Amino acid sequence: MKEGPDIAQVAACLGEPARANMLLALMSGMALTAGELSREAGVTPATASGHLAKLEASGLVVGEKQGRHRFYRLADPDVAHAVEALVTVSARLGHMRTRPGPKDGAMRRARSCYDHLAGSLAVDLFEHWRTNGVFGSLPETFELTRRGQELLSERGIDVTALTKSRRPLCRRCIDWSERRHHLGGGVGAAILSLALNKGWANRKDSSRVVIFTPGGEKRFVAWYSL
Amino acid sequence: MKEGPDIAQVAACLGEPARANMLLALMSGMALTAGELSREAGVTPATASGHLAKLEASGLVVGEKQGRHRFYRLADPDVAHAVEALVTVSARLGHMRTRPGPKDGAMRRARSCYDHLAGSLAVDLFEHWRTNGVFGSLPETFELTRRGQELLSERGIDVTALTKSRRPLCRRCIDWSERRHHLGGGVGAAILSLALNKGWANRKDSSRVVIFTPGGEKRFVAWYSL
DNA sequence: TTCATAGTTTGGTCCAGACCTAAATGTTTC
DNA sequence: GAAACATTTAGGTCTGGACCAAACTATGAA
Repeated sequence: MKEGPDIAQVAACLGEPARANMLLALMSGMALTAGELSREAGVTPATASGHLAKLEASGLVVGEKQGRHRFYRLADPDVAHAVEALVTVSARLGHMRTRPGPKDGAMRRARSCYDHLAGSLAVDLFEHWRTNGVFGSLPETFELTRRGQELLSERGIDVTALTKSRRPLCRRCIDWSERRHHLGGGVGAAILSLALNKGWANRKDSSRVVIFTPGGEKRFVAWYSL
Repeated sequence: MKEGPDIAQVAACLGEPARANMLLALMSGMALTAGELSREAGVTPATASGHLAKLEASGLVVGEKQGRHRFYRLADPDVAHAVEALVTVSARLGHMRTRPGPKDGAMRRARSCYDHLAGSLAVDLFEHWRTNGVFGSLPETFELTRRGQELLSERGIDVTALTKSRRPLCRRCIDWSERRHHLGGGVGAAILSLALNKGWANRKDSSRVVIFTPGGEKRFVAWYSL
C-alpha cells in the first residue's frame, strides 16, 4: 500500500514490557541465556521462550545454542542504535522508572553501549583522538588513518586482526547522556575489552554501568592520551 | 522495578500500523491535519483521533489548533531520529510495506512528497546543489546562500516571493526509497510546479507517481545542473 | 440564521496476543 | 542407565485495545 519499510512490525516487538526489558538487558552487549532473560523480564520461562522466538523471527536478536543453554544477543549494532534512540526519547519525556540516584552519576561517566564504551569518558576519548588525526573523515562508519593504526598498535590493539572482520572498524555512535559522539565498531569494542582485561574497570553485573577504579581511570586516560 | 526509561511505552505507540503510518507521514517535517493523517493511516477520523490523542499524550507529536483544523507534527528531532533508527532496522530486515510492482520503478524515480519532488531524481538534484554550495549549513530547515539565490532566480524561480511566505524556504526531507535527503520547503514546491508547468512531467492521477517524459527528464537535469 | 465541514466523544464489538500450567524434548551430571 | 536442569511446545483463559457508527462540539461559509 504505502512505500517504505514496515516499522510497525519492529516497533511492536519492542513495545511489549517483557520484550523491552529483555532487550534492555541485552544492551550491555553480553549474551544472556533464555532463563536469565525470563527472570529479567519477570515472566515464566515458557512465556519468555515465546517472546524470544518472536524477537528472533523479527531479526532483533540472534540465539545460539550451547549445551543445554541457549544464549541470546542483539542481532547487530543497528538494533542497539534503535534501542538507544528510543531510550533517548522516553528519557526526555520523563518516562523514567527510576529517579536519578547515586548510580546515575556513574552511568553518565562510563557505561557499555552494546559492546563498546559510552559516557563522558568515552566521549572525551573520541574527541581527543578525532582532533589528533586518528580518524579520516567521519561518516557513519569510517577508517583509521595510518597514524591511527600505528597509535593503536603501539597501545596493544591488534588492528590487522580487526580489519579481517566484516564489522566496520570504527563507527560513530551517539551518546545519549552527552549528546555527542563516542567510538563504536570493532575498535570501540576492543578498547572496552582492553580496559576490562587490564583490570582498570569492571562491569557492574546485570547493568550497563562500567566502574573504573580510581587508579584505573587515570591509567586509562594516560593510555589513550597522545 | 528495573532501572532505565520505559521504552516499552513509547515503542508500543509506534508499534501499531495506523500510528506508525501517521508518524512516517509526519517525517517529512510538515504539519498535517487530523483528517489527512486519518487518510494516510487508512482508518476513520474517529479512530485516528484516538490514536493522535495517544501519540500526543506520549509526547511523540504535538497538536496545534488552527481554525477548525488541528495540525499535528513530530514533537522534536529526537522522535524523528528514533523513527529513522527503526526504519533502518526494519529496512535491513526486508520488512517492506510495498510489494514490488511495475509502478514501483517509476515511483522510485520520481514522485510527489506532498507538494515537492521525491525519488532518486530529487535526491540527485539535492546532492548536486548541496555539493555546489547552493545551501549553507543543513539543519532541519535552512536558507539559500547568495549564490543559491542567484542560481534559482536565473532558473526562473521567484525567490523573493517565496521569502515573503511564512513557510521555510528550504527543508530537508527524508526520501524513503533512497534513504537520503531531498529538498522540500518553498523552493522544493516551486521546483515541482515548475517541472509540471513546463510540461516536463505529469502527475499520474490519484497516485503520487510523477512521470517525466523522456525529453522532459533530460531538460530537467540540464535545468538544475550547474 | 442555517448548512457544511473538521474533529472529538461515547458505546459496544471483536480479535490478537500475553500469560499461565502441564507435558514434551534435549543435555549434562552422577 | 536415572535424575536434574534448561528450554520449547501445546492447550486454554482472559484482557487490552483497535475499530466503527453515531451523536456531539466547534468553526467557517452561505
